[in-house]
Amino acid sequence: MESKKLISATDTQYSGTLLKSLNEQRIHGLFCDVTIIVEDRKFRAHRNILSASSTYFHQLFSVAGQVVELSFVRAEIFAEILNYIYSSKIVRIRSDSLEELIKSGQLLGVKFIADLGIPLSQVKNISDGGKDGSPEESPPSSDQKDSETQPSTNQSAKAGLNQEVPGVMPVITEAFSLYGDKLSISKKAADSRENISDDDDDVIFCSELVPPKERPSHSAETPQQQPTPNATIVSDQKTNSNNSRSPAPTQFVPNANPPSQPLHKPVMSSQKVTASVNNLSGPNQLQPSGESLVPTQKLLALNTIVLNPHHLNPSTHLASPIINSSYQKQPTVNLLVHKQQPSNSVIFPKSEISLDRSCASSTNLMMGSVTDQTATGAVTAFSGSGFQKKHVVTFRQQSSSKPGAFKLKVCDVVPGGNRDSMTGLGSQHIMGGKKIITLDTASEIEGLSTGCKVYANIGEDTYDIVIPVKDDPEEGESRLNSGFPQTSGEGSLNKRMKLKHDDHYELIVDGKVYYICIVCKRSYVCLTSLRRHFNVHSWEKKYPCRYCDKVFPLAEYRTKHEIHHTGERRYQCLTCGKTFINYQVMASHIRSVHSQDPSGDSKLYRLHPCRSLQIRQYAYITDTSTSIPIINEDGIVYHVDNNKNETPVEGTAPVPQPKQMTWDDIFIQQGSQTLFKPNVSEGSNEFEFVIPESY
DNA sequence: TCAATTCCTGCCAAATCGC
DNA sequence: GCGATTTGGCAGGAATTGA
Repeated sequence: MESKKLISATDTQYSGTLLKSLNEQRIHGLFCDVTIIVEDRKFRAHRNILSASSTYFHQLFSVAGQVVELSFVRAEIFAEILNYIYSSKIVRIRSDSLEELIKSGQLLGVKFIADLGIPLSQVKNISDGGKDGSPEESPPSSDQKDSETQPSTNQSAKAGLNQEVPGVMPVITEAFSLYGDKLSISKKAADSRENISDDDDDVIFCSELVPPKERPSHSAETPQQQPTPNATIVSDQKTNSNNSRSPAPTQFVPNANPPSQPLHKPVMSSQKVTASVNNLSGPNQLQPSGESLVPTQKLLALNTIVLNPHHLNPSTHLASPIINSSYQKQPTVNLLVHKQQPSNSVIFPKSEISLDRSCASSTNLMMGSVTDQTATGAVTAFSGSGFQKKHVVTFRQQSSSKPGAFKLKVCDVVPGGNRDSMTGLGSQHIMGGKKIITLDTASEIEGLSTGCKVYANIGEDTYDIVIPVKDDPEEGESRLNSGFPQTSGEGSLNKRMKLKHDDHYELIVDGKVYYICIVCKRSYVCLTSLRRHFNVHSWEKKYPCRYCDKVFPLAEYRTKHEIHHTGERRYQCLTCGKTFINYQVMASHIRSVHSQDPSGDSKLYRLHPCRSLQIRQYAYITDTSTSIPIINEDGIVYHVDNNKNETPVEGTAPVPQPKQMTWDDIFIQQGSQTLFKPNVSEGSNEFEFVIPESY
């Protein structure tokens, strides 16, 4: 009987090829299912890749939607990290950015980058090519280069084990191979960073795959890993550990929940702010107690977004993202923090402070229950004339040593840590398919959201909250987010996200309806204003500038920004004939030069029609489309689509509907003379708008 | 301190949608 | 065709930024 052989084959190039293919897909925006917004840059990527490479993203994507905004990392640094994730390489990063890169890697839970601190000293030894002999002077052999660009081959790592010839040869350890290179801030270097898919051998760091069981536990034991003043981020992770950089014992233990102790969980609290850019570059960023300041109003709504019981790990006070589009619509989880923490807890002091920052004004004006005594901003309550408009509370935490300060009393309304008991706080009844709850204390209107109507002024400190019950399909779904008993599964959550009224709740005061954004608690008289505003959180629509890579959440912002590119001056002072780029400049001119009020009855200015832009085209990009505008060398605006390589965005033939926009459309030709021309004389990249005489 | 810039929101008209 | 809805421009106040 003839024996049959079993044949096995291993494609040793597969992993590298796969990674390269994924990177190419990312570069072209193919199949990208998540958008990460960092500063004003937008990065498209694949959730699977990010979650596999980053414990932070792994946790984050379990709850986040399609758009995530990171506030604790600079765009430039994140681009490097993203490039590493998709290429296994860090290419020509400036040495003075390395520390920030490492810290960002720690925050994002990208182990290789986070652990770069280990060989950093070695890198520094070889970084000065002039002194120590950089690869420019002693370039690695082609074999070495090959080994670096083939991270999937362990041979090079084995061959390079224990090779340490700082300054002359690359440092190759079991986990890393390192090269130093002279800093050359050239366009080539910048380009190489932008396009790391080119194996141009400018690699200074190159990882080697090390089987986990063989991976040395250097990250915990290497002396270089001792805590540093600005590496206290992990100290919160294990407060009982002397070594703040030591990974949690369970970190490498196989678990049903793989990143059971990720470096950085997406815990939404103000702690995230401590990992912001400023803090990344300075010492003592993250205090063990989680003390932090929230410096900008852009971070207003942070805490209302991500807190999740699943993430309530008191030991993880780490950077948190601004999550848009989906998960942020769960402000109720804030209350779960209070529920699960002792009232005098010092573990989550800032979760409450964040709450204050984001909603102190609205909560105050609604409930008058804010106990914050140190908020310095003007928090105005209702007035007879209407609703307060200033939502930003300039909140200064004067005494960071008082973790219990600025608490809202929202926890008071959930006795016994059971949200169900909420209904027992006041009378309730069901009528007309709606449940009405009357509260007689400061309550968690904070936790209310869609479909809920809050009737204030029922009585002193008494409020009626109308909650739609299940009979109302739409509002019943909305109720899932209301902070009241719910049994929503993930499916229903996703369904809820599609709901129309999932972005606000309504506050009725004296019969007048105010629409409250569920994320930041801003109030609006007009629902359309709230809808427009909400895109700031959801980024459901994106408005990319056609001249640069900036993206805006509002069409108007984009338009105003683009006008700065074109330089067109549409506002003209009728007194002196001067033209201005926007209303503010024009009004300022009229006030200061002519001592008149432009908002008065007399018309003091003229607004010319926009010539340089095709405005009002509803040219936004939704998440469902992966369209990314690209202006090619011919000046044609393209967008990359999932199903097509490149398609003219504004409709070249054969699609006649949208109009193709080219630079010729922007730089209107009149004869052979352009109306716009580069403003070279001023050294800017803007353009001078030349108004034709006939205009 | 002040000018420039950016953000914000009520209002409204145009565009689009749905019946 | 018409009303409802969506979209985005405009005004003008306010906040922020930078010199």
